[in-house]
Amino acid sequence: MLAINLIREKKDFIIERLRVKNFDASETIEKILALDTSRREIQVKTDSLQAEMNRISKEIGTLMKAGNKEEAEVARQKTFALKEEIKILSEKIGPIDNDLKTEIVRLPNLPHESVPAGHGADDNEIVRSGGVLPVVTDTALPHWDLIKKYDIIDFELGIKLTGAGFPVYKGKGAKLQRALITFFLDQGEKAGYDEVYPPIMVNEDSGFGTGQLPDKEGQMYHATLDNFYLVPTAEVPVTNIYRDVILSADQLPIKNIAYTPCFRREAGSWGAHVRGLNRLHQFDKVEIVRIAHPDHSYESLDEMVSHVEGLIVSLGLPYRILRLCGGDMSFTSALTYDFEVWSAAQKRWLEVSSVSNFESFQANRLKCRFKDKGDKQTTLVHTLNGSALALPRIVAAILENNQTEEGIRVPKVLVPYTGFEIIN
RNA sequence: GGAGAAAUGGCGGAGUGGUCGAUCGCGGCGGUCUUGAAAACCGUUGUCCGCGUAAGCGGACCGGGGGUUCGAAUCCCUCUUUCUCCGCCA
Repeated sequence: MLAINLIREKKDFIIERLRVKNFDASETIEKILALDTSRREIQVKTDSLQAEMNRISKEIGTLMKAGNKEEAEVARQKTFALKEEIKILSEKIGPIDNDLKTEIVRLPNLPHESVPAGHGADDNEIVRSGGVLPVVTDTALPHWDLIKKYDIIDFELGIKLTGAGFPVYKGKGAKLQRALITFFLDQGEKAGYDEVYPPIMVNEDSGFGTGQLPDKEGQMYHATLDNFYLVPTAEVPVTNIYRDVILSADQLPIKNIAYTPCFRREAGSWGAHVRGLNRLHQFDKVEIVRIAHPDHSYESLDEMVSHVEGLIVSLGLPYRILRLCGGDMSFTSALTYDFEVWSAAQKRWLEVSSVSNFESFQANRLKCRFKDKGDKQTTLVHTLNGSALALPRIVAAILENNQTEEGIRVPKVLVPYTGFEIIN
């Protein structure tokens, strides 16, 4: 959510920046400014009437104490008209506030100045790439065949238990999941992240805080009986830890890491490129979250990018890092780097991480602020997060890239966690 | 799920209709004293909105929402949460 002050003061700047995201903000902003003006007008009036009301009420109290009943009654008579006027005005302000919020919440975050213009994936900018593309034979199998061959992930069984997109991991497949999760968490801890294990269902306020609600309601599973949402990412519960919190500057940056299952409805998005592990309704992910000082949030972003890059390198996967263009980035983000790894048999890049700085956009929804020593005012923090990493596509790439005639070689760094070197 | 009790500022804990944004203690911050520190003493200490260049002024907030009243932390309704007892349970 953009700050109302910014909208008041830099309307043209906002409209121009949001063009990069292919969003025409002019109409919404005009509505916002009109609502804001009338809200303030009404507030000025009600505040002064209320001040008068408070003054008279105190006077009545004093008169009553002095036993001056007649004068108290005269004063009391004066309040009736005032009270009515206040009531009429204040009944106007509620709906205006609601409309104002509805409109403000529709504005996406402003893209950072380094964000390239563009409409889709083709316009993303390749920042750098690393690793060596593996040479595989023509007989190389895609992961959906490999998992059957070695009986490590069972989609049909998942369909029986739940439905499509909820696979069952078996034997070495299950153990590989556990190994990756623990490896990622351990690497995060080494990099100074504090681990949390949050609830994987959240309430409406949390969904709003990080920007999933109200607009992306259909993307989350919704337990309607209790009005809870299954988390689409650990970003939601972990960032919301800091909802309605005022931090002191010396606590920043806060660095959290969390493993959670993630749930995504992905309604309508099943098609050609989503076979096997490429897109699931339930998957595992380790997420890093940072709460940063506004002056240092881009340093934080760079550190997070390096951390994620280190993980991919240590797994020996070829990768590239993209700076997303305006049209491909999320509603809430100011700058996003996507990480893609090469999947040998599918012969395509798979997105395995997305690292973003949200600047104060989420913080303003969350009301997460900080105060420096001696500061009178609070300031919004910057929030950031990134996958470190999402498992299924990493597993797909490991399976496809590392397949040999003897079986699938487990990356060296994972062997202490899996206890085996080969899946066969 | 049933019965009862409770929810006050960073924490503890007063306050049952009138000058209470809220006594007091702890903590925090600033100062005096000290070579330094501690102790002691003095002062200070929340958030949001609006008006104002500013100093400042006004409004709102005592779990959330609504109501009664000239006036609500205090009374009423409702929701949520916590605690105790009973039931169920990994």
